[in-house]
Amino acid sequence: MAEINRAVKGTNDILPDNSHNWQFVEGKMLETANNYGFNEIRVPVFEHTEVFLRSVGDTTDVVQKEMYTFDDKGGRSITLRPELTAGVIRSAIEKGLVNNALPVKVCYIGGCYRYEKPQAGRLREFHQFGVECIGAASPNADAEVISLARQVLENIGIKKISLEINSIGCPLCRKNYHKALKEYFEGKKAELCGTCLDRLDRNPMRILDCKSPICSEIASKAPVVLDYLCDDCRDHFEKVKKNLDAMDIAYTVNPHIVRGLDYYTRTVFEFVSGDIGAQSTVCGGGRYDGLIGQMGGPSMASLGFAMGIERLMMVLESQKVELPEAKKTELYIAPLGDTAVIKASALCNELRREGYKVETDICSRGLKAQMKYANKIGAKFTLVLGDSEVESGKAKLKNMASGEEREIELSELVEELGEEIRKIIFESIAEIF
RNA sequence: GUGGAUGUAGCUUAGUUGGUUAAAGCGCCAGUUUGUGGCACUGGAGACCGUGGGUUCGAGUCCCAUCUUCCACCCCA
Repeated sequence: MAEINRAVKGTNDILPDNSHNWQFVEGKMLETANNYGFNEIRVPVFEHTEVFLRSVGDTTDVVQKEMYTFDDKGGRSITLRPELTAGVIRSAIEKGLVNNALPVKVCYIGGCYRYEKPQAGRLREFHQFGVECIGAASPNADAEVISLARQVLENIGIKKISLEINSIGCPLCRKNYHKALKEYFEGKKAELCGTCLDRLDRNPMRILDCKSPICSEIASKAPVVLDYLCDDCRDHFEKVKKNLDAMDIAYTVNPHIVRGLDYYTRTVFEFVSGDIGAQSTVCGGGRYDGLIGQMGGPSMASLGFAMGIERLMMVLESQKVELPEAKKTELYIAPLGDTAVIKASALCNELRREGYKVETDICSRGLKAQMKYANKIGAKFTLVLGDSEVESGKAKLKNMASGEEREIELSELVEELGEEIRKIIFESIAEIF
């Protein structure tokens, strides 16, 4: 197919028959976050490249090989955001949010861009919902953020998902741990796989989640981060767990969780699903106490998480979660003849102003074709409007589900329609109780 | 970036050892019912067989390259 008719590799269109699902999910996300006091922030899709170098970390894979970076016409190096935390923090510092009452609690939804090879649950353009909680150092903040993430997942209808948490400590305890880890793996060098040998230099913690059986066997006996935490970090982690217990949030401590972005400290967590293939992390987050300072803001603790919306959609689908249906057309007006067409437009307009979802023919089709169309779009009622109806001011209102027809005064259509619809609503309520 | 699989109408597919105008179902449009949908029947539109080379008298079928999609690695949401 010609390029002009082809979406860019790794991108997806959200089609009209699916967009209501996205609206539902995004709506639940914002609503839930709002209940926790997190208000939406909207930041640009692109930033100065430096923003990501500083925050995400210039040794990470994301920065080194996955960013869409280009020079704009003014010679600035610009990058399409690979994630949203960096831009949100930049905004919070630049716009002075961090000088307001703390904590600053914000949430976001938006597209992210990473030049990766697509596979299940991984796209070049994907969407994230996430939150940032800036200026909250207490372990209660960790628990609140985790509980928000869980609540979002629950509210959109996910039935089964597991939470794994870990603490990777502060830079101080991590230094000791890295040393211990390196010593351990140096001794097993001969048995490690190629990529792990590589990781031994770059980031020894990554060896812990290698999938090769030999490496994971070796890793299972490796020193555990939690044993190397300093007193403060250990205490913090204990309190987080205690708080989660009190909220009845189930979790497993997985000392092998390692987040790939440089800014993480202390608490890290993931919500993982076994239903969507290899890219099983649906939500990832944690604490990044050094980030605000690193980015030129005041030194203050903060934390957050991000969820991959496409991955969530995959979980919803594989768990067969029933999402609300899209709103159907309440009335289809089928005009016949020139006068009726004009009348139909006017009537449509009036009803739409009243807030009804109303459609009429804009393809100049015959009655039969119009009825077919009304049926296809799932219209609840159809009104046939020919010249005689226009003249008499009376027309037949047809209930499409039952096939029942009833003659009504056109001038009373709004009332009739209202009554019919109210009847349906009452009936469904009666069914529920 | 590495590896494996895939690619024929909008969708799902058939296409026999390479041999004339590439087939079906669903969907779409129209008719059977000159003003009434769902069912049925009839007809129609719609495919440079992913793209570019090559082999051959002849390629949707064979070869090479390239791209897409899918899956895994790496990495991440």
